[in-house]
Amino acid sequence: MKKKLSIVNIAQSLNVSKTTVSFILNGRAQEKRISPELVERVLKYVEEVGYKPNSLAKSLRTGKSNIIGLMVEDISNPFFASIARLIEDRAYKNGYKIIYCSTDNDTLKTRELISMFRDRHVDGYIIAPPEGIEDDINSLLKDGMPVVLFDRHLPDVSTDFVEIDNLFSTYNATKHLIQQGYKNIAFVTFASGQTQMQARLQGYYNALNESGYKPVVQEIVFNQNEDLIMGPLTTFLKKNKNLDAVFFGTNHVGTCGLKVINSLGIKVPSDLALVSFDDYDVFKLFSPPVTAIAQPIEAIADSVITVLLNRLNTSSQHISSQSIILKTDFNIRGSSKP
Amino acid sequence: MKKKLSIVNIAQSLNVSKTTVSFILNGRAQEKRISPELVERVLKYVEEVGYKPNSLAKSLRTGKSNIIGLMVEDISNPFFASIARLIEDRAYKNGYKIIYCSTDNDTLKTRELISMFRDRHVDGYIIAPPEGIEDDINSLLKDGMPVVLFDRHLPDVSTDFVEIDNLFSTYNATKHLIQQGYKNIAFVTFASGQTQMQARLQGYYNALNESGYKPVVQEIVFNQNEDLIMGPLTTFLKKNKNLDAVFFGTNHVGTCGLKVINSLGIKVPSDLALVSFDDYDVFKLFSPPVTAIAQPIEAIADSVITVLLNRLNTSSQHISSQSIILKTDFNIRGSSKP
DNA sequence: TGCGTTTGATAAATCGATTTATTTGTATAT
DNA sequence: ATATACAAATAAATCGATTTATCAAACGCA
Repeated sequence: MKKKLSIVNIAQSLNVSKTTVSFILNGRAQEKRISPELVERVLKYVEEVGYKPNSLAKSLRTGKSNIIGLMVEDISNPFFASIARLIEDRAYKNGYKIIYCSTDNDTLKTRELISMFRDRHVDGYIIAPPEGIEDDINSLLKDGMPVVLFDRHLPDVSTDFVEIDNLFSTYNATKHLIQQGYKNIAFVTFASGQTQMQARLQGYYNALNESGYKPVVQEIVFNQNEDLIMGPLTTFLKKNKNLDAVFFGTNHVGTCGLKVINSLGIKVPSDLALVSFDDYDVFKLFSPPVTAIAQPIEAIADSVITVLLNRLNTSSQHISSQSIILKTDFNIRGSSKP
Repeated sequence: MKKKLSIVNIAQSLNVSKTTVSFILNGRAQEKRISPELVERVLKYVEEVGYKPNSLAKSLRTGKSNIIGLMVEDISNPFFASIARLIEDRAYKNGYKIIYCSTDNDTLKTRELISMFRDRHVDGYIIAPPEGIEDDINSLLKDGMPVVLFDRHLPDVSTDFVEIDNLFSTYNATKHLIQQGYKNIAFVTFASGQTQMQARLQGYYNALNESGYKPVVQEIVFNQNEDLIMGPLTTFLKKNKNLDAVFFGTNHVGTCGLKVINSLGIKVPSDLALVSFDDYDVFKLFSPPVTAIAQPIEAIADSVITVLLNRLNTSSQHISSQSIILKTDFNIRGSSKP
């Protein structure tokens, strides 16, 4: 177990001071008027022995960690996993590492995680925030930390965020169902005050109101455990036999819904038409045909990391926060009027 | 932007030395014979002002970071995402954070990432290793770093690993197809020398050899880009019209395969029976019925983190490396003999 | 009384870098 | 000839903790 070499070792081997070595390695040789020959000599030796500065010591001194904290709802959810993956790539390319974690939409857990990240001196935060976390995030902002929210935002927090046009997406999709002739359209969603869920619900309401149909909304309590989602869903579908279409508000509800529908032997779309938020790969291919609203995953990830890197690189404390709203795609499948 | 308070501030406020504070906070008060009253006073104040030690400084001094580096093949692959999620939970519960990244099975990228992790002074490594990374991992081990491999192992690296019984799994599944009366069974896999892929292939060969049928193997070059997988697959299926069953060696190949089969209008299982490694949620529910080998995700994650935590907590340098081999489940669906 | 031992706490060294302040020698200007 | 500026490099301070070595007071015992 060889001991790693430090800047002192390098300095001694070359008979120069560590200050000089540090300046050279940080590209401040010009500015500090260090002779080109010495620069050459130091760089050559460093390369030769493969010396790498201890980043902990560096971070301790400079206060920067080159780490971005990424908090998603659940990393095993394909939507968040894909976004995390894309963000990861871009971050690495820009010299940043990612520490990630899943919040489970749990305020307390999220609070602990934020404190953990803070403790770890991450340089910036990317968060899909649960409700109730406003104060913690505002406190981050007050301390000058860059924070970018995505998937949803917090009305009481003034910082950058990236979202999709939720209201229009569901409005548009519901409108489409109505045009197809469906009349009893239910909306199944998580019971949540999160902005994106509220907007989706509102879009559905708006569309139904315009046509005078009666809205039927079923709210499910968010839970990782799928059984606790499928139970209420089964009850709901059994009770409301008159439905001819169901709109699932999130991919998690959507997949659980599909399972329930399958187990109840309901035929899609002849018995019931389906629309789901988020497009799964498999939706594209197999029966039952699920019409889906596809989020522009690459664009979301790209916007998020771009905004954050911007904040990190320029000391743009003064720039007011920006909101980015992206468009979704509407993928229609199995559209046979009942 | 208030400045965080340090141990010096605490010490000054209380009129004691920072040494004392440090000892108390690290639970060495007894050992260092610090009076209970003082311990009480310090702890109370620390709690009151919410002081938290700077973990960077701590790491710099102690050499431990309480971070585990997790390297999967691709975090957006549901199999790896789920495992990462479970490992994350267990790690957090034990006071460890996770830094993760995707290797893409790319040796060079992995090498860079390992060096990045090392640079970051992670305490332990969990890796689904690509081929060609043996030297780098051996170098880690030589430096006394705990490394746990999973999903596959490296024959030339002597360290802990967690795997499933790949050979038996494919042998068993192939055997099942044969018993169902299928005779022309193809095996589609990634071109890879990785242990798990070789074992899966071998299991298939063994089963076919026993029954005297001719093996048909199609190797695809690993790639993130699905089009580059679907292309060759399409060609393959078009050429081999006589097949009555196809065995997909990984979930990635499996989902791509399903797409191809769908686009070619092949009926499952009447035209072609399918078996895939890894069980997707959706497989359980919808046509076409895909028989699948389900990996015990929880058990894998649990074993991995348990083994690693063990190494981290006990200075068990002397304990020889252990190999954990887990069983899979075989989920049969749509089994109608042709 | 005087010497060794235990108690309870602290001063100083250390981890490995960055950054600020200082030094030394040389060239230019007055 | 002396002050001034500049070039080139370095010594020392710093980041915030842990750990080692040290110290002062009290205690025990001959």
